[in-house]
Amino acid sequence: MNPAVAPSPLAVDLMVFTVTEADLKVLLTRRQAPPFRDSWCLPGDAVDLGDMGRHPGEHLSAAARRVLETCTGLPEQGDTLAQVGAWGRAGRDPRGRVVSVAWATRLRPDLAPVVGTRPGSDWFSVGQEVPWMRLALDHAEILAAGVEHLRQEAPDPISLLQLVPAAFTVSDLQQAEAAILDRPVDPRSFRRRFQRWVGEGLIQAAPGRRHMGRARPARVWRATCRISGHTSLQDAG
Amino acid sequence: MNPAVAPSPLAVDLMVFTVTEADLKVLLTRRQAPPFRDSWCLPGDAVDLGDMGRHPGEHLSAAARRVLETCTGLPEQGDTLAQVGAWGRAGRDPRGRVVSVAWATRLRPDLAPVVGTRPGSDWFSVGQEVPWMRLALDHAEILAAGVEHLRQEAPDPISLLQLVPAAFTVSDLQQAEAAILDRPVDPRSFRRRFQRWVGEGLIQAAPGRRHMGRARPARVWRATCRISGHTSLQDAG
DNA sequence: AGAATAGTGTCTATCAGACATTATTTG
DNA sequence: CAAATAATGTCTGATAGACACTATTCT
Repeated sequence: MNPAVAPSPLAVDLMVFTVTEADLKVLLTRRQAPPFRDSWCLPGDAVDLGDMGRHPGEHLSAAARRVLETCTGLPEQGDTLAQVGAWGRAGRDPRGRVVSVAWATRLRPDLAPVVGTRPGSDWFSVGQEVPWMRLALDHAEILAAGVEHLRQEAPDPISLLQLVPAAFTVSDLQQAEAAILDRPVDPRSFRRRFQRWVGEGLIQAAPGRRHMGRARPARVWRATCRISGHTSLQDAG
Repeated sequence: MNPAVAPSPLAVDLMVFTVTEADLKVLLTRRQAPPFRDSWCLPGDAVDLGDMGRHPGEHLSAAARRVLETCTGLPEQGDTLAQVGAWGRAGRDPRGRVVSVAWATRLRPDLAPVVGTRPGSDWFSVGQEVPWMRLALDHAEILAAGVEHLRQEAPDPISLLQLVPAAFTVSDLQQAEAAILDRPVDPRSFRRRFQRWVGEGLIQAAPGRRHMGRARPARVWRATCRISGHTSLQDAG
C-alpha cells in the first residue's frame, strides 16, 4: 500500500489510561511508517468503510476495540470504551483528508506491565513524560481532550474501580483519583465517599490485608458483582 | 445525483435547541428525498471530503455551521456549536456506510419563530411532541444523546444565557433550566446562584421591567460583554 | 380586597475540607 | 519507643431544598 495515500477517510485513535506509581499514564506507540515516522502517537487504525476490506462494515466501537486488543494484546474487559470526539480538521493528516474518532479506556494497573513491555509502545506519565510538542498529527489536542474527559468522570466510583486491581485498598482508589485530578485528594472526604459506596453495595470487604513497608496494614476491598456490565460511558457505535 | 448512493462517507447532523413556553424544543426537518422520504429527521448534510467538491476540505465544525445557517436562515451567533458524538453503525443509512458527527447548539427563543415558519421544518417539544419512533435513521439515538449533553451543561450560566433573549428576567433563566432538566427548579436556590453570577460580573441589571399579566413586574437583566466570545463547549473541528 | 408573580429570610440537611486524634504494624 | 501508614472524630464553611414571608402590580 502506498504510504502517501490514506487508506480510508475514517480512522479511530485510542487513549489507554492507567495509574501506576500514583501517576496517570497513557499508552503511546512509535509510528513505524511515514509520515511522522518514529514519532510517538496514539494507537489507532483506519476504519474499513467498504464491504470488501479486512473488517467490512465494522462499527466504530468495534474498530476501537480491535485497536485496543492489538495494542495491549489483551481482550477487552467489558464496556469500557468511551467516545471522546471526532477530529476532522483539513490538513491534520498530510496523506489526505482523514477524520479520526477518538476513544478512551481505562486499564487496570496490574495489567499495565504486560502492555508496557511490547516493542514500539510504552507508558508515559501524562503530567511529566508525554512529549506533547512532538506527538504526531493532532494527537496532542486529542489527548488533552481525553484527559479532560477522564477528569470529568473522576469522582464516579465505577470509573475509579477500573483503575485499581481486583483487590484494592482505600488508598489505591484515592491515589487513582488524585492522579487523574493531578492534585491531592482530602483523605477524610474520600473515605466518607468510600463508605457511601460500600453502603450502596458497590464495594464489599475482601479477605486479607495489604502491607506497605513497616506501617499499619490496610483493609482490602473488591467491587461487587453488581459492577460488572455496568458502564457510565457513551458508546455511540 | 443518484439518491440511492451516499455522496460521502461522512455527514454532520445538527440539533438546534431552544426553550419556548417553558418547554425544551428541537428543530426537525422533513426529509424531501428517499430513503425515509417525508419522515422527520435532524437537519444535516454530507461533508465534502475531496478537494473538488463545493465545500472542499471543510472542517467538521464548518460543515455544522453551514447546516445551521441553512436550516435557520440566520448567521451563527458566536461559538455555540458543541460536538456531541459520532455515529457509525453499519447499516444505519441504507444508502451505504455513512458516519455522522452530531452537533448541538442553542438558539435564543426570540429567534425561534422566524426559524419555525420555514417550510419543511418545525419545532418539536422534546418531552411531548418529538416522534421518537418515527425519526429517520438513528436520529432518535442521536437526539437522546444531545438532550443528555444539554442536561449535563444545564447548570452552567453561560449555557443558560444562550436560551433567553438579550434582555431577560430571573424567571426566564430559571424556566430555561427547568425545561432542560424537565423538573421544577427551586426558586430560592436558583436566585442564590443568579446573585452569585451577578457578583461574578456575568450578568448586570438592564433598564426597564417586564410585565406578565396582572402580577408584579420583574427586573430585567442582560449578559455583560465578558460573556461574548466565551464558550464552554468542545469544538474539536 | 384578591389574585398572581417577584423577591427575601431563615432553618435544616448534606457534603467537602481542615485538623487533631487514635490504631496498628515494623524496626 | 519512634516511624510510618491506616482509619476515625469533629468542627467549619459552602450549598441546596423547604417553607414562610413580604413586595408590587392589575382587576
